[in-house]
Amino acid sequence: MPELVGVEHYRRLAETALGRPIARVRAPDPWYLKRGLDARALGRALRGRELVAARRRGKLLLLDTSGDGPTLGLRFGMTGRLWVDGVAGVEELIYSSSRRDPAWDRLVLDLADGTQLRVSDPRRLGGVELDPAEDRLGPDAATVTTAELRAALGTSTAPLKARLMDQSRLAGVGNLLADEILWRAHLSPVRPAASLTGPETIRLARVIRSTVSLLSVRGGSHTGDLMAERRPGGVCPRDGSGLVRVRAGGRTTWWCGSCQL
DNA sequence: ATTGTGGCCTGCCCGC
DNA sequence: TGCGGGCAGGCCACAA
Repeated sequence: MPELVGVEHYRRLAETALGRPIARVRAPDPWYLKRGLDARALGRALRGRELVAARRRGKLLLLDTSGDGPTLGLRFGMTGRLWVDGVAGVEELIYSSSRRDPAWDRLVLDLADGTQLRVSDPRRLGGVELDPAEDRLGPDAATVTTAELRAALGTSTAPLKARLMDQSRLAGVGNLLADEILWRAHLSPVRPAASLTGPETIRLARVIRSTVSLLSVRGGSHTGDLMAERRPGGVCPRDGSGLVRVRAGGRTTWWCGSCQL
């Protein structure tokens, strides 16, 4: 799924669905409902209410409901998409089909004016829950401060990249975004997290914010400068060195061993 | 507690 | 053209 950048697009799209009563709730895939939730309970909780706010923390989309209604939490995994009335929140998910197959619908809210909010997820890696524990997520990467980043890195000897992707310490950074950020910050993904100097931490916090901002404007995590080179034979767009492929934080990582130190 | 690994799911692309 | 293997923007349970 989408990383922070994609979910922010979804959030804006979801805002177009605010203020209309939910007439009907369809959740055809029980596996997609988390923490004991079932379709009947979800319907009871949402029907008749309106979505009143669309918030985001990291990769978690939070839809508040009217009255004393619950907050609907949506996670998209790697392949989940949000649609409102036939408009997709993200133009392209590179590792997901762009087809629109009704069999992939995991949640459909029919709104009173005939429009629909729909979560479609071929691989079923996302999920729906009510009143998710928002405080289990770290500060949002889009606005992370130097002090927050320093706290997130802590005294950890884990690879820097792994720590950046630890959602409980910093929310929103996924695999592609992490590689792009570290490349832009000239920092090695395999450096121990706590080895960053003060100036490096300041620089990294700034690069996290600016990269999130830039890729949001461009339209997704896959629009980073490193993206086209994440392949065998790929070279660093900055100095032309061959990129190195390793596993870091359990994920495929591409980086430049010559300019990322 | 922290860190790493495997597994979950399913679609798609590449090579034979 | 068909098939098998590997890979995938995430996350959680588990083991060391």
